[in-house]
Amino acid sequence: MKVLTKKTDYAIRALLMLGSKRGVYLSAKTISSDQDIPYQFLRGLLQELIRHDLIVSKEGAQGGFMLKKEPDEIPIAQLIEVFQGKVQVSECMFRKQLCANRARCVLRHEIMRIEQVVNSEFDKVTIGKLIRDLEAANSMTHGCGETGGHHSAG
Amino acid sequence: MKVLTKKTDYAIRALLMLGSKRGVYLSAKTISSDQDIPYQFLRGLLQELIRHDLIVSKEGAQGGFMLKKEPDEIPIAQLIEVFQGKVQVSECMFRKQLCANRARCVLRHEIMRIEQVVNSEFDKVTIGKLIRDLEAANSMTHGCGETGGHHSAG
DNA sequence: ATAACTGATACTATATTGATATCAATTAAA
DNA sequence: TTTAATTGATATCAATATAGTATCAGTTAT
Repeated sequence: MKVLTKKTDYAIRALLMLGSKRGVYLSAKTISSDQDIPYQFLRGLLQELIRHDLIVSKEGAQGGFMLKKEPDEIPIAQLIEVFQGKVQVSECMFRKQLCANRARCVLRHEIMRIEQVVNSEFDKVTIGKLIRDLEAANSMTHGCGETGGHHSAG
Repeated sequence: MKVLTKKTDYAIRALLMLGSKRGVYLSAKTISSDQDIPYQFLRGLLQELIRHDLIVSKEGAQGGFMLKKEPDEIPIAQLIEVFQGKVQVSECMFRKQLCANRARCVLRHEIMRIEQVVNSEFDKVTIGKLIRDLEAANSMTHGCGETGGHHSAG
């Protein structure tokens, strides 16, 4: 079960970059090469972010994209919602034919509780928070990979 | 974002039924009609449950399926793992090229934390727990739908 | 013998995901 | 004013996942 699709993941990384360079337009090309995101794929997803009022763009040479909202006002939950739809149980099946089946009902109850837990967790993590984490990690010599298991580049 | 696929959902309901009728074999036909699950689809998924040691079967007339494990030893998390794969972030991308990109790294950290939260929640909910919830709901006159918003059979 | 079953597998349709390609319009700068 | 760098908007594509159907062989209670 994949929590984040490539699209959501790419979007987060693009927003992280835009959030780190406020006040200037970053081009899709720059973001693409810096973050290793397929160029046209990135462009499509940036358009979606514009439509959802998260970023703005400037056309023409020296154009690009800029955050429209404060990084702290962009929770991961919202990005998941934009690119993968709201977190929900099983395609509304529990919402549709509710009491038809009692088993479906108790399951629904439990799952909706979990749904809330998940959503609240994803709400807590904003682009702003990630940027601060990022800065904290960068100010350390070995800020990466010390979270559980060790690994050696491969 | 769909948390449970049809397959997982059907599996849970089938196991709920098997867990409520211990010691007897229930046929795929019975489960299918009772739970309104497409017959052949159900049969396929029951085979998967056998392969994962959750149920046993008996062939021939009066044959069918029976739980192999205690209902309390079957958490929803396991069923999600069987039918949808382990809950994970973004197809191992954070695990693969770990330190290549610092942004990927902090994101990974946050997401793995959420991953754990989600998994622990799904671990808490077992078939056994659902069956008890089910019985509690059945002993009430209006055991369903009182969880947040009201609805009237639509 | 037969009907009610499971085991195993092949197949189909549709949706989703991940990605590429193309062309028009806009803009900064040579 | 031309040109290169850029976004806007689509169209298309391949791979994979999801959901479901069909078939045939083997097993067993009656």
